[in-house]
Amino acid sequence: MLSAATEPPSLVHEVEPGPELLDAAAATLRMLAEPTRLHLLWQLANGPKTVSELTAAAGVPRTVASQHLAKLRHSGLVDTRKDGRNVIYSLRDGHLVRLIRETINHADHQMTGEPTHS
Amino acid sequence: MLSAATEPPSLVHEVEPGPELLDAAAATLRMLAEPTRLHLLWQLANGPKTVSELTAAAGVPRTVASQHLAKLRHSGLVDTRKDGRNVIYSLRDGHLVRLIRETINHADHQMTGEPTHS
DNA sequence: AATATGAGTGCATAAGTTCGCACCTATGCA
DNA sequence: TGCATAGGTGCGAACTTATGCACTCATATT
Repeated sequence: MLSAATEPPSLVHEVEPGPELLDAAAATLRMLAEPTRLHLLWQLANGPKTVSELTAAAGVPRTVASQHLAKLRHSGLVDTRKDGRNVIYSLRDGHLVRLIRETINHADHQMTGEPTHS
Repeated sequence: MLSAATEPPSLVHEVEPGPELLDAAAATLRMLAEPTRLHLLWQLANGPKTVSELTAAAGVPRTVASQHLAKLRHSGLVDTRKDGRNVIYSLRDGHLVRLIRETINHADHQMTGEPTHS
C-alpha cells in the first residue's frame, strides 16, 4: 500500500482514463493489431487506394481483404467512395496516420537492434 | 495497376513494411489492445509500480492482473525487479510511452465529440 | 442482352484469448 | 517454527477472431 518503486519519475499526467476511454482505445488498437489490417492501413497512410490496389499490396485473397476492410469501415477508421466499379478507401482521421507510423516505427526500432531512437 | 484514387497526397515514405515487421508491430499492438492491459501500461507510463498497486489501479482480480502482466513480460514490453516480497514493473522502452499516450489521446479525441474534420 | 470484373456478405471451421478457480513458491514477521 | 502476504502458474469454460468457400450485387464492355 506504499507508493513503492524506485522514485516518482514524472507525475506529468496523472489522469485516470476511465473504462469507456480504455474500451474505445482498445477497440481501435484491436483494429490495428492484425498484420493484414495494419498493412492495409499503412497503404492508406500514403493516400486513398482502391480495393484492388490494397488487396494486391497486402498479398491476400480478395475475400480476406474485403472482410478486413469491412471491419475497418464498421469501426469508423476508414471512409469509402465509389468510382465506377471501384471503391476507394481512405483514412478517416489524420491523427491515425501518426499512430500507425509511430507503431511501425516502434516495431522497426525494436527489430533492427533496439537503438534508443533519435 | 493504375495509381488510382483522387491524387497522390504526399508520397513521403513509400516504404514497404515487409511481413516480419508487420507481424512484430501487430504483436505489440495486440498487447495494447486489451482494456486491462492498456490500463496497466498507462499506469506504468507514470513510472514503476508494484503488482499490488497496478492491480488496485486496474480494479481487477489478482489472478487476472497477474496473467496480463505475464503476457507483457513475455512479450518484452515491461521489465521486472524484485524488492522484498514485491515485484516492481516498469516499461522497458521509453518509446512505448509515446505510443500509449498517442493512443489514449486518439481515443479521447474520438469520444469527446469527434472533432476529426469532415 | 450477355458477360466479365470489382466488391461485399453469410456461414462454418479452426485458432486464439480472457477469466477465474485451485494450487504453489518465496519473503517477511511474530 | 509457523503463518500471513505478494506474486505466479495450469487448466478448463466461454467467448472472440480469422479464414475460405459459395453466393449475390453492381457497373462496364462487347
